[in-house]
Amino acid sequence: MCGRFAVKSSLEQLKKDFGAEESENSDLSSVSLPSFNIAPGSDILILVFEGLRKFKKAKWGLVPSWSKEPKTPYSMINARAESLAEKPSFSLPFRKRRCAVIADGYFEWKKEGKEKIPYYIYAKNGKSSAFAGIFDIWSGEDEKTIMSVAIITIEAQNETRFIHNRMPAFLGQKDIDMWIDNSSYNREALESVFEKNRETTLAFHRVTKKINSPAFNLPECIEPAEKEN
DNA sequence: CCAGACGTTGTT
DNA sequence: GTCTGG
DNA sequence: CCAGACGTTGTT
DNA sequence: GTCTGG
Repeated sequence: MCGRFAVKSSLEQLKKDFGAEESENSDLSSVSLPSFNIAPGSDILILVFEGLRKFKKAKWGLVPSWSKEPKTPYSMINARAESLAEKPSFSLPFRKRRCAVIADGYFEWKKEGKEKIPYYIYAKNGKSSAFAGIFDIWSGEDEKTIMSVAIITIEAQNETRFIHNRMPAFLGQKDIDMWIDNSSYNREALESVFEKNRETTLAFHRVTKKINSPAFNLPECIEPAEKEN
């Protein structure tokens, strides 16, 4: 799965890397960048297509538009690729509200008995990367609206399966435009993105347990670390 | 038809 | 155990 | 995802 | 909104 991730570039750098501008109707001031330890519930940076590539913010943890309250008892931080088209909460976002979640890599905890060992896993090829995401927009009474997002997960590659059996779906630069273009919906073409993840070369290493606390947010989060006690 | 749920992960 | 906050 | 808190009443 | 269960 993917319950924590990192973005190591500044907003200015990301604008260049992705050829995107800030959306006029999204306030990015609550999105912290770079951020080496991003937890569910945070405001994160997503890339959408509105004629041009635009950056917007979204709360990580999907809140469907029909929710009574702008939260779910158990936040939907991930969405299984295999069930995107079928699940009521995901089908509409999958057809009309796809986005890219700006991310360099993610954290995963490998369980060894009672111990949990954190790893950082990232795409080795390419500079900046992103995950496939779906978003939704929740509207309350007043003017309040909340844009929220879920990260799509797929089977983990063989190389990382020993850590965990699920991983986020990476979007190569070539896949991004097709994925975020919500003017058309071609299920097979979209799902081919998940297959291509077989070719994404991943690298990984152990990191410090300090990342367990979301409050620890320094470059050290994604640096290789030795065994700890 | 209406009412009620709508999720992932891991663990048992 | 279970929920909230980060 | 993990870490950390979790409650009422009355009195100061 | 959309699907499932009764």
